[in-house]
Amino acid sequence: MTVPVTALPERAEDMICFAVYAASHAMTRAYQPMLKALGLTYPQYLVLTVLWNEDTQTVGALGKCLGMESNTLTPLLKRLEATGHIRRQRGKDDERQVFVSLAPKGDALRTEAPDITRCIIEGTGMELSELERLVETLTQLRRNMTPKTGKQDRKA
Amino acid sequence: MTVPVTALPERAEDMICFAVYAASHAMTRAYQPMLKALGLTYPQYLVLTVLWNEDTQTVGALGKCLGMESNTLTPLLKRLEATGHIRRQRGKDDERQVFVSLAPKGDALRTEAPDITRCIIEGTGMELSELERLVETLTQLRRNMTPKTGKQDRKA
DNA sequence: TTCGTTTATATCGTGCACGATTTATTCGTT
DNA sequence: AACGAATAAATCGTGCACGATATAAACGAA
Repeated sequence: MTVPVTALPERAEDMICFAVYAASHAMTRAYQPMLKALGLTYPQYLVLTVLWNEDTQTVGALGKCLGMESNTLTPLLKRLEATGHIRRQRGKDDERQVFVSLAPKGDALRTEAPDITRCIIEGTGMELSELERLVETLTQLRRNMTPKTGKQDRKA
Repeated sequence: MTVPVTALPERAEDMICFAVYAASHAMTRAYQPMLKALGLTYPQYLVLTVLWNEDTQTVGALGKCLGMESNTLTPLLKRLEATGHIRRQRGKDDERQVFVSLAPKGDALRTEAPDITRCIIEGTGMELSELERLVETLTQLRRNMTPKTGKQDRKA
């Protein structure tokens, strides 16, 4: 009984999926009120966050960073473009790629980020050190669970 | 530089949202191949997991456990009913509630769970003790971030 | 009883996720 | 130059999430 939660499967091993799933949604919900005031969804905010860190990236690079693919990103980015937060333009060098960069409106929101972040940190009710540890563990988890696809998948 | 990840915001505090979000999706993807073989989606599997632990619950009870509401659960449960995994029936005592219970087909899948779980545990590449710690931290996180809504929200 | 309020699901519209496929461009050989 | 393979986005269909609203049953007082 190391994990006393209301009505979940008895075995702790069964619950890692639960725990991550529920925590993720709780997180999203916590962000929502603040993001709504900015006219952003949570995934849209994540995209902007990446761009604030490094502007002008291809759709593919964004996707790798966020763990999304073009089928998710393309419509999302079109909405962000429609609301004037970002710009999208085909590469001149390579016409296949599309470069995403911050429009003034998207760049301006950068100043809101610290407040939002602070608010979330407070909401977690946890020590910074514990949060850092959590982030590290989750990052490791993600890395381990991501198939890599590095060389040849398996197709022989 | 406590958290050396590819191209994410520099400050660790900015990344808790990222980490949870990405880990959650990585988790879902890890489950997918196995669940697909059973003809289930990840949220559907979660619902069954809850029912395996305690059969015959109302939609509301399921929702509280999973952090979902009827607008998400109702269609999902209808699909699970259509595929013969569960049964739904209005309460006789209180006609407003709907009781969800395992149909034979849904109950039978119970035997698959341990293998799936084991597979996921292995996929995490982490020690059981570390996983347990992670689950505890995430559960606490979820609890802290969930508004409670216990008594009077705040309405004047 | 009757009516207003609360409660339990259900419905609707929008926006992610994601597998599968498509389109268009680039690259590698010949 | 010509063509098949590889690559980058985009498109399509299905299934979650979730705010807002609707429907209907149960409850409580007058």
